[in-house]
Amino acid sequence: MPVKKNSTPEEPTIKDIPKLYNILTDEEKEYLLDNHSTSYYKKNDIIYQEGEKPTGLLCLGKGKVKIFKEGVSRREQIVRMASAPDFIGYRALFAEEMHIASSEVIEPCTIFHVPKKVIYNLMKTNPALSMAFIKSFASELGFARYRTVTLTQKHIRGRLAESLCVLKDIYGFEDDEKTLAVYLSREDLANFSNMTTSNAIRTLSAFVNEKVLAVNGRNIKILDADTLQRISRLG
Amino acid sequence: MPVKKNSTPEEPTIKDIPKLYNILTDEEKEYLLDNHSTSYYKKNDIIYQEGEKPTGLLCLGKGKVKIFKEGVSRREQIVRMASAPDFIGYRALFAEEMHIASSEVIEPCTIFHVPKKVIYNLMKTNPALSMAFIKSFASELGFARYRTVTLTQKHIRGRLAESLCVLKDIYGFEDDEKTLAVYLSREDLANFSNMTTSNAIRTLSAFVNEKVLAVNGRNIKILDADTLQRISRLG
DNA sequence: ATAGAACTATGTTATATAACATACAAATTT
DNA sequence: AAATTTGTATGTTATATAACATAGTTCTAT
Repeated sequence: MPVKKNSTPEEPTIKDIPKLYNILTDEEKEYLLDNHSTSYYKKNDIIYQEGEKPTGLLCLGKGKVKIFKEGVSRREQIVRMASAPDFIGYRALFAEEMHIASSEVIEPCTIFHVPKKVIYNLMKTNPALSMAFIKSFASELGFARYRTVTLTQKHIRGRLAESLCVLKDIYGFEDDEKTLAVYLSREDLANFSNMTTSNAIRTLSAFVNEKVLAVNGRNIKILDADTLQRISRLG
Repeated sequence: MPVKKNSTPEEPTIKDIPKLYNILTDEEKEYLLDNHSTSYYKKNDIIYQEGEKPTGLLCLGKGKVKIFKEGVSRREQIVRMASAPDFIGYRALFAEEMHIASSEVIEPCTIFHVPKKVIYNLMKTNPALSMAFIKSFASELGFARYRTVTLTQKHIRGRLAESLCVLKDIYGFEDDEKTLAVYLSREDLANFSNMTTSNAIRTLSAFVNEKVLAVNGRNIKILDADTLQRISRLG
């Protein structure tokens, strides 16, 4: 369960969500600052679950989360990997539906909760805020459709290569500019790439043999980004 | 290519797009009426193509269209089936991107084109309009994610059954309350269900043998909707 | 420190479905 | 009306990948 405490100096605040905060007038900023709460989650915490009702807008100030749906015979499909400063759980909020996916912490998170009423009020007075959400949704929908096609049509190698490229785009690299800055189990990697854990492990090994990757436990080094891109592109 | 002509009495007008028109003030309605154009498309016309730049909001006043992406080795994946009075092509418009999918006419269409500038002006003055688009996007994103999971995880029978159920929800039935009110080739049905044409034909035949469907050319009668639902659910 | 659990690795088998082939029917063009 | 193309139907074969099995490794908790 999340721990609530006052933010410490080195911790992010809601001011660090530019696509929300920077758009607001001074008056609106004050309203937002007075009307949100901050929660802290640790690894493996569930932020929300499929079937629950959203209560407000969640902003990921810090940390990494996976968003997944349960499919046929409880097989998990990761539909999104989020990083700060992303919004999460906002699809269900604005669709006025229950959550259709669950959200679990990959790396310790700081999350700002803006009550539904508050975010709706802000949107009423600030058209730029609505436009920002529209743009967010439009981009995510584009990505979702792209993934639908690639996950259904590409072969295993192409799917895994693509997932690694996507993870690179979302989280980037560690200081060495090669190691993926996200620490995922083989199972998560498989669930993000629509394959079994065995096949994720096997294909990862193949990429290592081909000198495209180097693997050390859960740390994945991309040695040959061009080849990885090419494997992804060809399917 | 589309033919432009004045609308005739029996033809729909932009007033028949409630989620756009009904939201507006009288002044805004007049502005919209003065600043849109109407086009007519016939079967197999391309409305827009992957890679093109959107110029405005398209409202489907009448007709049926498929929206599809080219995947690996030009294999076509239908990502959406639209019916009047849906918006189309609005994802790319609001994301400020090129179209990532193409749109082709299934049944003759009447389409209203609202220039980008005009719809943006309306959204600036009318927060409810922005909210309507946000809701549309949120629903579509939910559907896209649901389909990603089912198209990747369900088996052929489940995928086809689900597609038929989805088509029923979108287009409904003919007067007999059994025949699907959309006339698709086996190939389109396959491209909507992530399978080869052969397998769509084969599986359709199986459903006919099982008395779940009756097929007469491209007309598909759903004889046992419950069983079809069950096949879809079980995957 | 040790036991148990969870994760990673790799080989083998089974199977769903794509790919291919052929034939017939319906629509379209000449 | 004949010829050509396009769509539908069904059988056969090939293959990608899931399912299963086994074992080693790393993490976690008592």
